[in-house]
Amino acid sequence: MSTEPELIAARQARQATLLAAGIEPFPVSSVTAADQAARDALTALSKNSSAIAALPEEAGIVEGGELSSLFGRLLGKRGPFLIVRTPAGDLQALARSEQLSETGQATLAGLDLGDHVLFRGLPMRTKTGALALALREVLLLAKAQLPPPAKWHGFKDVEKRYRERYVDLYANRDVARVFRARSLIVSSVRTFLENESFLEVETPLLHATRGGATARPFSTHHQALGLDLFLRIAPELFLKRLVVGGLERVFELGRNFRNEGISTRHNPEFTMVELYAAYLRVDDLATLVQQLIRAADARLLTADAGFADQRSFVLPESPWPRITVREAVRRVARLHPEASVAQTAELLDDAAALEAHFASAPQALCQALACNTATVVGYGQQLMALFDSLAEPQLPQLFRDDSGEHSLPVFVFEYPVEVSPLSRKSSTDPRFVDRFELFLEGRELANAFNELNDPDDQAERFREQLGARARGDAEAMDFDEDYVRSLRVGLPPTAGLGLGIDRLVMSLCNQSSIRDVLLFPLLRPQRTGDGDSDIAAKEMTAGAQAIASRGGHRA
RNA sequence: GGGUCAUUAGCUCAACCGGUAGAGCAGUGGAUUCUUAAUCCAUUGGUUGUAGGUUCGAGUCCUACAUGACCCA
Repeated sequence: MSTEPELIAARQARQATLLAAGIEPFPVSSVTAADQAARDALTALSKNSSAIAALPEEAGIVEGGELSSLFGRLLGKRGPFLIVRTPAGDLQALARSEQLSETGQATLAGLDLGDHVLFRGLPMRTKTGALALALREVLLLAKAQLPPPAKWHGFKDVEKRYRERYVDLYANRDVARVFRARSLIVSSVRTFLENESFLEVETPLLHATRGGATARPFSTHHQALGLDLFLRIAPELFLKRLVVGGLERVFELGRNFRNEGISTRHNPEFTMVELYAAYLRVDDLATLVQQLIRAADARLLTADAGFADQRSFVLPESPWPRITVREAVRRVARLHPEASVAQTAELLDDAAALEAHFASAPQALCQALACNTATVVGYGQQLMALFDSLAEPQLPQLFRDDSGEHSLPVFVFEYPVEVSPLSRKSSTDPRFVDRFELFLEGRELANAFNELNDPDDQAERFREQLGARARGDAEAMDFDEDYVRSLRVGLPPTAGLGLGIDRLVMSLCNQSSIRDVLLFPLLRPQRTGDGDSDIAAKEMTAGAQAIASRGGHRA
């Protein structure tokens, strides 16, 4: 009686017994508004020790008073006590069968761990001074045919937890806590941007061209139009069209899809907020995003201060440090044990010299930087290879708070034009663009730049992307003629920013894996071999099959 | 893409040098009824991820595959 089908059968049998006694195993809800209010009051009472002390013990209960309510999932039986899990915590009821109607007794006898129940009764104090509900009415709200996982050891298997979030969420309390936090953070981002006069918009997820970011897209197909489409990799080009049209401040908070490997920092679908503000500059967005993140964090900590514990970073009110890509590389490269790398620190301002240096010692350099000799061609790529490999991992060490115990967020400015096909070139040095990325704990959180609004320059950048595609860069953009046309209509000077919501939640909630901030991270479908699973696998959507079959081609 | 590790009952985990697969919880039957992982008695439950191989004998050794975790790219 312990295999899964046997566990289900035993509970189905008890269901039948209950039904024979006139008790529905899956009735329509009998929870009333009064029950909802009563449970809230009981929850509040459970946190008020002096009020609990004033409650009567069982013997002193005065019958006839208004009944309180407790409903949720039955998770434990201890002696005569029944433990019920609610979103706000666990509460207990004291069951005395002589206090229950015949139906109540039959219901109580037919309860299994995991069932959803509604208890009504009178608040009382136990001999150990704890709150309990002296049970007077018992209603079964819904039967659970499978038991909860082991109460003490819990539900730990990481893969099973992701596949069975419906168990994970109630069995592991901290899981639900993170997703409540995520909701607060998202809500705070919306509120903040609305207060800054941004308009929330929704643009297409189905794109005919690849653009707005450098990434490999997912492909899909529209039957009626006979049209091949891509799931969007970024909403950027649509949002800027809106700014052309006069919506001066817009943002979109939503899902983007990138056909890339899965890691603790990457999921093929992820959530990002992108915002565009006409007449602002990239420096303004640095200030704005600092305020936005601090507002989200404040909202989170107001609700649950525990998330501030054990953080390795702080989010100070004073302006967060700013550094350029070159300066960050210079600071770290000078100390590098490989002589050819250390030399690059002195050559960063001279494109020709850096390129010559890479050409003179390609093998030693690329080995030290763990980069690909074939793709790291030209000053911009070389500079970014140095930054990604040397400087980026050191940012949390380079910038510490006064105590030295916490890292600081860092804005990194002045990216090379080669890696920024949608950014406006710097007016003072056309090798660079007016752009920053925000790093927290070594993770890239946000990316912002002054938008390129010169249509001829944009057309030229798109042509360069086509060239990169021809050379085999699967992440290069398509030439978006309509977007160039929109720029000819006139995009006002505009700054735009993208902020990764998943990564923000990871940092603020101290979660090291992106899967722990996604309710349903992408996993390969399971093939267990039994009939039901085979059917499920056959019924998988074409999209899911495409994802599953693409596993072998991941970078 | 590469490396390391993991996969044993519904859950959490054992099983020494290759020698009859075990425990706690859950489940089932009973007792008890102010418990905090309730307790006590009895008891069911296994194709050890899959497929091969070595061996008298494989959870254990070998190969491939599947899924996942971590590290590297």
